[in-house]
Amino acid sequence: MSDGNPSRSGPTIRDIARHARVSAATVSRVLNGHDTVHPNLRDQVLRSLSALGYYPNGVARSLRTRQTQTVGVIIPDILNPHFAEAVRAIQDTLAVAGYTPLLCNSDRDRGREFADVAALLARGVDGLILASAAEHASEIAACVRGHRPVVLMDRNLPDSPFDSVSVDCQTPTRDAVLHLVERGRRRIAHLAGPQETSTAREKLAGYREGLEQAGLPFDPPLVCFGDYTTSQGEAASELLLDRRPPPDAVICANNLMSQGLLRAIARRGLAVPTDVAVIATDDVYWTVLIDPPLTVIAQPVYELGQRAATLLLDRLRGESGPPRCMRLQARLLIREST
Amino acid sequence: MSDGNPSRSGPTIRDIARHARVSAATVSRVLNGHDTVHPNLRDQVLRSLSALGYYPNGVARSLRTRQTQTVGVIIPDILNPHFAEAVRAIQDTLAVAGYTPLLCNSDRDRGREFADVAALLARGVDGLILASAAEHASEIAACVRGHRPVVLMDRNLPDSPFDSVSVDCQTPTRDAVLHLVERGRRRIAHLAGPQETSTAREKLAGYREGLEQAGLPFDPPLVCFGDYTTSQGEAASELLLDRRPPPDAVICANNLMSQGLLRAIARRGLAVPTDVAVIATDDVYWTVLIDPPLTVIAQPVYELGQRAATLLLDRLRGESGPPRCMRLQARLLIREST
DNA sequence: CTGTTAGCGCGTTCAG
DNA sequence: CTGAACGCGCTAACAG
Repeated sequence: MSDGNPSRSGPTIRDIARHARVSAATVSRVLNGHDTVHPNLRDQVLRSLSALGYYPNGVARSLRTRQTQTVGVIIPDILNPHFAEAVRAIQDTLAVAGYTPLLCNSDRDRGREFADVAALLARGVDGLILASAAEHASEIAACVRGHRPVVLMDRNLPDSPFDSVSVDCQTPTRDAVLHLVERGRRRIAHLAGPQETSTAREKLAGYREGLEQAGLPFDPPLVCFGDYTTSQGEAASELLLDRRPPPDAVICANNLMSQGLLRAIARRGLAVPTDVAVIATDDVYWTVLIDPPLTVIAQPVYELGQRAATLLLDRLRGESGPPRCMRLQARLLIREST
Repeated sequence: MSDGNPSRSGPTIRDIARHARVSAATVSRVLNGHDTVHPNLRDQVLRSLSALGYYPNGVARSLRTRQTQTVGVIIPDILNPHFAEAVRAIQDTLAVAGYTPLLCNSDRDRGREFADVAALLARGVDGLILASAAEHASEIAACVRGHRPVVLMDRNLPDSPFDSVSVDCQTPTRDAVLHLVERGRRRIAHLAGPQETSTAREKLAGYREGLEQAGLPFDPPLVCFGDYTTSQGEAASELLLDRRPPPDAVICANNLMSQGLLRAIARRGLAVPTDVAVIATDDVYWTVLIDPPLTVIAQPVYELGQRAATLLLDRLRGESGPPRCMRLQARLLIREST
């Protein structure tokens, strides 16, 4: 075996050089649009290039230039349409600059995330976009070697040395409570997310803020926590609906858990909004297929990914300066479930 | 600028060698668990490794070994939950073998797909998994240089020199027609997919097969084509529902178009299944949140991705032999929309 | 404007 | 069992 030839990669730059009777350096120059190569030679090289069907070896180039034109992206789960859309935005945005993402799912496991960061760095990614499971920026800083730029996406961590872009859901969640109160609801429940995540904390804060502004008491049993999955969302919903007296409205912290909530409601034969009003999160298409169409907290998810990618590209272009913390605005979209 | 130092990458293998007073070759050997290095030296090296916080440079290693431990994956669109799930399966399966996918969206554009294949190959991917937009395997063969193994996913191309895994939807689509007929439907429509895609062709074939077996005529106006997107699915559905007399059932070729279909039905105030029965494709969670829950053609999508990855890993492990063509089975899941 | 030289960091011969 | 030397393919110095 030994050096085997796991697929002979086609002609190298030296083959072209020989064929065109020039030096490898000259070929490299025309390849990179460098300097001003004599038109005659340039044409000759170009001809040899297509004659031999050359295409560059990105790995060798990366070793030399110390950049791979790849970006590590870690999200909890691509199956969550929220992240699927953000990822699509990242891909679209990076692509125009010639970068490609390397995608990892952490399933909200810090250990896996840090292991993935290490693996990504070893693969030589030029930067990182993280929808991190970490609670503190310091945990991330600790495992990012080599001064690679990092952008936090969909997370808002205090004292972070990294650029970040996140969505303000606190305000619309507060508005959601106020809206519900206006509709005559008094026992408003919150199907909350995992509190290690900043987005989940902000929604809970918005919920409490709304109650306070409405002069309603904060009733702990009316808050149940899920881990942002459908199944746990359903389980937590059961708990909520078991309260006596039962809630007359539920505000849900993410789109997967909304699915579980609706399932639990349907199983009990409860009517929306008559028995219980529902406010979901993320303006996913199916929320409008449901009867009644769901009132939702709509987040600009595509823009979230787009901004994250842009922030990172700026750093990759060498931009320096203090970390930038960008906030996008979610808004309450009132439909018929309230 | 020039050679700048886009992040000094930390210690190299030679730094470790110096620190441990051995040669780089020896360090390389312990790193790769090679041969039998003298225990004393080995320990010494190990100590230096952690003392200096060494981690290997994957790019350099790749240049040397000619493998990057990456796999190119091209799908139409990650926003389609069908592909999101397949991708998740691919990631999970590749990860245990130390491979990472490089993901591209083609949006069903052959030109983009082929450009992406070239870019992926230039980046040195060890293999490719394609949910290709190509109609013939030869188009793909033409743009895959360097004998890299390719697996076709969710596509069934005749005379293909590549391994492939796809789902038989023809049988369950035929069954769907039969089921509908049994329920008393006679004007059964098909919201079909783009016929350049094998999956769409198979579903149409199943539809016609069912009609034939039921002794029903094939009525061309009862077939409308969409491009697998929600919006075109809605537009094509409008056409279908405008037929006179109108269809009393619709079989839809993918999950995104199902969304459009339901939207069109709702807009006209039609009742499901009373006015029109509906059979969707893919057992996505929301199909069960709808009232009534949707009868669907359920595909083993996770397994689809898993098999594709496994097929590729086998080739990467050096397995030779003729192309393997694997078929998975979809099944009709009868719920209440029929 | 062009060719020569010298590595990037690593794995693997080949001597010893 | 170990070290010296070489080269993967490419780019960037430096001369000419």
